[in-house]
Amino acid sequence: MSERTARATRTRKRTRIQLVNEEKILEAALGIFARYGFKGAAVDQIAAAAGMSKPNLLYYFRSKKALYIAVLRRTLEMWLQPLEDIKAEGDPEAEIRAYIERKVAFSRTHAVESRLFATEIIQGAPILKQVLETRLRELVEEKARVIEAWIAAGKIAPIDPHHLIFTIWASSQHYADFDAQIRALLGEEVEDFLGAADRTLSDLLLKGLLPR
Amino acid sequence: MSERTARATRTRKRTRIQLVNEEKILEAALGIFARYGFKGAAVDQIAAAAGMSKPNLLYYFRSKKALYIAVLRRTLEMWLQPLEDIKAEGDPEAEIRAYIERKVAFSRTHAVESRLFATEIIQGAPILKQVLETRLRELVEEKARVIEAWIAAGKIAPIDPHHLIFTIWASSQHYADFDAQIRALLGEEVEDFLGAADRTLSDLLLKGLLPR
DNA sequence: TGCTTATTTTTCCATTTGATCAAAAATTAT
DNA sequence: ATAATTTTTGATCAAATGGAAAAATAAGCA
Repeated sequence: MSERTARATRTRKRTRIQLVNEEKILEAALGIFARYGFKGAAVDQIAAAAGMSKPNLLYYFRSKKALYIAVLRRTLEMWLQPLEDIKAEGDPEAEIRAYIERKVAFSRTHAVESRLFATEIIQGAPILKQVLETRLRELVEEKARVIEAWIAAGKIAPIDPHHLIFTIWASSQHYADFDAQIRALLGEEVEDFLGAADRTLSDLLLKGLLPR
Repeated sequence: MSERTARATRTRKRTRIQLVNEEKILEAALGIFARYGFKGAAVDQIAAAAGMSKPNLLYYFRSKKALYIAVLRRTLEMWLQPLEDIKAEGDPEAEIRAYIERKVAFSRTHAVESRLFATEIIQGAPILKQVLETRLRELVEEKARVIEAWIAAGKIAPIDPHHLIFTIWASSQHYADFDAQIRALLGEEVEDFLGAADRTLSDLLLKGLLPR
């Protein structure tokens, strides 16, 4: 007996309605989870934001946790992409500048995803911990070696690659996560400010980074 | 008729027990709110962490929200202090270096407070918004002018002071807020890494900041 | 068209949650 | 010690919550 419902784990073929609804749910869940965290979010609330009833939402995702994991999975992929794109063969300055640009762009175009990621980490990364310890860790090690090589070649000033990576994460992420604070502090001028963010930031970091 | 209970708004004089219990509650609440946010935290949970019953906790703080505000108020004061301590008369490089040092130190010795602050901001700063728009805003403007003056005097390279301040906030805060991620990535070596954080960070930022 | 499967709604339930209150226990003051 | 006050607890409530079951409806396809 195929015990299968719409949100089948190993779907045979997704209905059009399924695709549409799952997308609506994921989008709504993203916003609610980002703002309230896993515990603080209510399924009912997410369902309302997605324009459907709670039982109907639970028809597509068997539980609140399953939904959370689904949202988080997508977010992680997007979060990882910019780092993966760093190329060892490229020009160090250009690569780093482009990386900063990508991260800042992500913070601006996917501010909600950024905040969801931050919320998960702040709460101790209960779901993501494992992926962080394996996949992300290897990825970071790989890129750290690339940076080491650049340093060894005298292309950039010596610095602990991890510190460099974390500082880029931190400062780009800040534009999304602390958006409310930035807006409170800058008022109307926010948009201009954010528009210049990636330039100013990479200038600041790169000046400290280029060999003298 | 003095309708007054222990947690009187305009306390006559605090009992020893009051002092002790309020402190225990605030400390417990800090941890829970930081991890789960306002909505996600349960009064019961906080009471348990503080070693008392829920009704007893509510005897000291009339509501969950009142408790949240009390915790947040203390946290804000601590968070603000390092910035207030920047002195216009000091040597720019030393002042900035010392500021970074204070912020990183805060992240390390008060990681939980740091995370609570971050959680509140990520959630849109529902409670802090007003203070941010007034008090913090003025404070930041004041210090931004100090930095402008340093730039005008040729003491440091030209940079938008707000960007500089935000970058320092972001990168220092990161050590507390993303602690779980850093640990997942570095494993055992975390402590060494964090120990060198303030040096590495201020070196990186200051190299980009000093006039050439 | 009829049959099967997918989707949605209605109803319900067991827990959890924030909060209140009266009474009991403990502490302090007289 | 006795009285007054403060602290703590146990019982209780109404609302919110995650989730299940069943019944009703809509699609998709032979």
